Amino acid sequence: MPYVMVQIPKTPAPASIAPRSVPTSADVARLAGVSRATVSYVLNNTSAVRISEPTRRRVHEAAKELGYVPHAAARSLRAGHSRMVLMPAPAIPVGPLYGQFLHDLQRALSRLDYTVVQHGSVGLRGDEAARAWAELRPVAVLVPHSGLGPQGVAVLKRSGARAVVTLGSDCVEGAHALLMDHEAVGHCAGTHLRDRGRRRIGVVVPAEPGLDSFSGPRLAGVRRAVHGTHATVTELPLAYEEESAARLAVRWRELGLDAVFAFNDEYAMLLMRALQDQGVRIPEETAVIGADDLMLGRLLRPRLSTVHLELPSGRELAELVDRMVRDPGAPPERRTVLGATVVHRESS
Amino acid sequence: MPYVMVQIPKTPAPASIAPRSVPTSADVARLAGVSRATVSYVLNNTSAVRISEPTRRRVHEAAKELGYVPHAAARSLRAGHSRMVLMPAPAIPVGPLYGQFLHDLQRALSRLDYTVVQHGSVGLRGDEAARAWAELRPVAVLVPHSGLGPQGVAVLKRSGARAVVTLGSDCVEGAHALLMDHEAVGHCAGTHLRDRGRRRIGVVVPAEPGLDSFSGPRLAGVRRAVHGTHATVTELPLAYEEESAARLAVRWRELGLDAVFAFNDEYAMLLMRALQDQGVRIPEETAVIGADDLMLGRLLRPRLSTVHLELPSGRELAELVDRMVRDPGAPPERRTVLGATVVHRESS
DNA sequence: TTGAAAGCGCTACCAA
DNA sequence: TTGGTAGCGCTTTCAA
Repeated sequence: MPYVMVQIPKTPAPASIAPRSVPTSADVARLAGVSRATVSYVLNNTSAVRISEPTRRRVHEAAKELGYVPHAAARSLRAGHSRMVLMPAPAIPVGPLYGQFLHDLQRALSRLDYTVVQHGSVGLRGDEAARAWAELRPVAVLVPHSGLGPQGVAVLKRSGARAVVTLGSDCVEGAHALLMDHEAVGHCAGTHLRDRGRRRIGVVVPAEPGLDSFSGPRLAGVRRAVHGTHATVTELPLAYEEESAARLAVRWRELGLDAVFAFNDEYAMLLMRALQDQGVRIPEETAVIGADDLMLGRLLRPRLSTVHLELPSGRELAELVDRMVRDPGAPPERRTVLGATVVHRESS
Repeated sequence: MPYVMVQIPKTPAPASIAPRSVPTSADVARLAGVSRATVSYVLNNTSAVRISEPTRRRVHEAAKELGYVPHAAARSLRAGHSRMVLMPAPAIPVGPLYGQFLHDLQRALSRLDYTVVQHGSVGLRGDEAARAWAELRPVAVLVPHSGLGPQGVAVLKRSGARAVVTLGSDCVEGAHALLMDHEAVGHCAGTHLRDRGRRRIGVVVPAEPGLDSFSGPRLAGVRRAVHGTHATVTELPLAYEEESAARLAVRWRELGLDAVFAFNDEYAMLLMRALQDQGVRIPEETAVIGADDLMLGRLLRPRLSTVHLELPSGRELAELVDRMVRDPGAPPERRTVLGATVVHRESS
């Protein structure tokens, strides 16, 4: 008797009356006249089990007819792990360089059968964000320029993340680190200016928040480049607005600088325009160098010297992440992945 | 006897021996000396149930000590729905304008207690992508500039998405549509040039793939603006490279154009530079207008005229999505959400 | 105020 | 070759 009860479908109405419920593998099984297990075997091509060709076909047809899509949450709950690689969505609009990098990385991870997801964790700071990410039980987490403390790393690992990787200027306890060495970018620019005989070097520091983790190391790099010489380094706060640049340009001659590293090509263009409007001759009076090697710089007159950044290839990085996931016991790895080379054009 | 077996923990070793397993609510319950139900009540502040203060504290302490983080998949599996809003991650690097919009939208949705996720579905086209998204059972899906057919919409809806919204130039059967009317952008630019007496108008069409869904409508808009006048419209393919621009500039005079709508400010800068290098006087010989109203344009000489785009506020759009989720039965809504106004500067 | 237990959709083990 | 079924972690009803 109780046996009979088990056979009664839980929903009193069949599909024809309740048309809009999400089809499950049980529905597919029912329609194909097989068990849920068989459905699972067929749809996942389980190699350990042989299913006859007619049955396979019936299952596939039933799945198609119902528009069946497996439920990722149920699957990973059962499996005990997911193939999700999580990254926080960038908080600030991202340039073409980094955008391309992200795109390649996603593509490469997809090829390795990971699902890449950017989590829009705006407004959550530090370990709150880590908790929100951990709820999704990603198998790996990639975090650009820290904002993640050792606590956060611990939360993620304890919740099953097999690899936590920071992309940024500094390392975090317990996480792998792909060091984007922006100090080297500044050093590169500073060395270039120094070698070309410049002695009073300005360094633009963006006033916009969120850029600190880049601007700080870049400034430090310039400082290191001129260390032990007679050259000086002057910090130049600058907001990304015409007025801010104009204010700086007006008092340019009294600053007495003969060179400036403008943080990146965009700030360089902003400043260069303001200086030119003030009649400052570039590069004679003041040498200007940017960074990022954007198309933009080639279009300026004089053509903008810049620091070309070499990000790691997406494929390379994806394989690294994959290796870390496969061997979660390995000690945290630190690897420098940002190449910086000067592209000398006309402005320096 | 079988009763006793049920009580035996499935893992023979207690936490001290198996240190690295992910803590569950059962672990919290055990440590706090309460049932899993109580843990759930406490951690979710279930208002229908009163839990004594000492118990609450014990549960919170246990959760903290274990570093417990709830399992989103299990939760939404049980609940039968998630609060996930899914968007495909942009395939092409996204400009500051759209980037800011995305950011605001994410923030606003977060405030409404949705989890926003960008799915890195590169390399999947059309309905494959829709299937991949559907596996995550998002409650809503926002898809920029189509790439999603009626099939895809159906898949998503059948898998439980309560709102499917396209942001783009055209509508898709069954989905809500936020029409980014790029035709109006072109119309705006075309009208401006026409009103300023220009009669032979060029329109830059980027050679880069992925921009078609913008460039097509923009071109059409210019055509409509001059319809019924004696003005002509000439399509100008242009790749985002100096050489391509130079090639176009060399044969500029033989094209005999007196104005150009350059797709956006970046292509405008590229072309303007090439034209100036050829000695073409702007705006006397040729008027140039861009679009997007980037900072960039203000820095050019002559200052670049442009079409300023007004995207909907993130908050507004988030509330719209929320309303659609709450009332999934409502008929598909079509709404135009892109304001376009000319900013007249010096180049036109 | 708290606990026992069912069940969300899926996969994998074992039995038939 | 196929089916029955336990159980992943969680919430929620019903009982105590």
